[in-house]
Amino acid sequence: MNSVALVRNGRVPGTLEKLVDSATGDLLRHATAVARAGEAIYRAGDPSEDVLMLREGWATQVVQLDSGRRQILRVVLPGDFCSYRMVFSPTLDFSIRATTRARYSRFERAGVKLLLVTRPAAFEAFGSAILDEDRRLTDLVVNLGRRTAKERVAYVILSILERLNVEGLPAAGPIPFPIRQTDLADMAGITTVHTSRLLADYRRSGVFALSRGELHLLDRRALERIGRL
Amino acid sequence: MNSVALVRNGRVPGTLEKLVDSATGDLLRHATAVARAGEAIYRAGDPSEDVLMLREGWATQVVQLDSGRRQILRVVLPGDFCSYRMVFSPTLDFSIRATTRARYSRFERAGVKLLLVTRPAAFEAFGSAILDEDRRLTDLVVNLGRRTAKERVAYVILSILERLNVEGLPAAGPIPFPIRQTDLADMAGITTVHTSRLLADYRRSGVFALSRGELHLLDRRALERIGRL
DNA sequence: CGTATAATTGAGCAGCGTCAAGGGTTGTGG
DNA sequence: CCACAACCCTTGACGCTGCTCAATTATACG
Repeated sequence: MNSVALVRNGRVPGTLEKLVDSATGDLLRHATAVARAGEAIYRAGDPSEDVLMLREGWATQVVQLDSGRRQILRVVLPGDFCSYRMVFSPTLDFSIRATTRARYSRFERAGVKLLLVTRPAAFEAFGSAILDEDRRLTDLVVNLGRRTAKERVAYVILSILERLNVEGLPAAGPIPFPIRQTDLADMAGITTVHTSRLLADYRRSGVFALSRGELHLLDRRALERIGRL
Repeated sequence: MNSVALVRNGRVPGTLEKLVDSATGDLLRHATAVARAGEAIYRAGDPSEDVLMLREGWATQVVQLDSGRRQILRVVLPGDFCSYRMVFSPTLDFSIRATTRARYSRFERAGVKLLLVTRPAAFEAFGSAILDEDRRLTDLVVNLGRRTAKERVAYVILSILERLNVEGLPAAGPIPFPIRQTDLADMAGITTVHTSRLLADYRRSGVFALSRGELHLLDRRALERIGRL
């Protein structure tokens, strides 16, 4: 992991998590909870007293339209706040849904704010996290607005890989990737049917293979050529 | 303008601008400049010592892909920072392009940061502006990912109208709206050709008419039915 | 082991892109 | 003030990308 990638990713892995942990009990009251796969950790519109941080498992930020259409905004990984916006606002207009079984912490909002104001390192780490969340959101806008379905799927895979990279990955072999085709479709803004076809294409052409919660990365170069903005 | 709309819009009109102005000369060194219609106020990737605030005219945040495709992220209106991110980061990955002739101020970054830290009102106004910029970005993601071209165009018009509302609009008659069809297309993620057809439809069906820099709003109810998320 | 959920595959079609040509509008310089 | 260029908008023809509907087979879960 080189420093350019770190800057681009905008956050030093686990920093914010460690800073928060070092303050628990002291500045910060907290509790932990568990959600089963598919359960909502937070529901759009509900006011929450607490700021949530994912500890184990994967989750997604998902917008549900009344027409039944869904759009996933972001994958939430261990060490992430469910959204940094939770620090400033008690309600969000998207839900947080556990993809796998997920363990998460609840911190009281006032304590988190205090931490940010009193510890410069926490403030910095938080600022980076905001900029990262935001940059990824603008990239997603471009991806959805101006690219083909094939490119969009490649981009979505890459953007998750990038974030996993920061955390550290097995050097070779299958990568744990508990994302269903339905989820991929809702990230890339296409239907599950079309997603299935595209994944079959990628498998046949030897770029990557996704199955049973594992990603087999066969030709990263090709994937980046297609997916990179 | 009711308070719900204000909360939803996330910013009190002009607040940040007034706060910044009240500090100029005192805390804050600044200069002003002018860009002609079509000129770049800021170019993606260029480091900028200053934080830019639009004073007169309209501008856009635009991402340019090497393939020639463009995606507009947001319309910048008088009183807006070109992007709040400029306060934290000297470079942006999108450009700011003047849509009309535009006047803007350059504030030194350190001064703006100091203002935010020392004046709670400025901090609050800035926080609201961030949340607003961010919420609109997630709405744009949903709009681009999960809606038809017709809906997308309606949404784009509405989202601009909403922000103009906050500033105050003529009660009736044409609304100044200096957005070309090319720009609309680049916001809605469609081609200019298709945009032209859709606008013709909207004109014929009496929803709204856009021409020569003016928006004639004929049936706002209908527009909201189509465009609202 | 049964049931709900997810993935696959085919057929048909529509929404939107591409290409192309013509007409308006705006701005600039002589 | 006019002429020209550059840009923007409009409209038609055509075809591809990606959606819908539907039926079947895997996979996960209690």
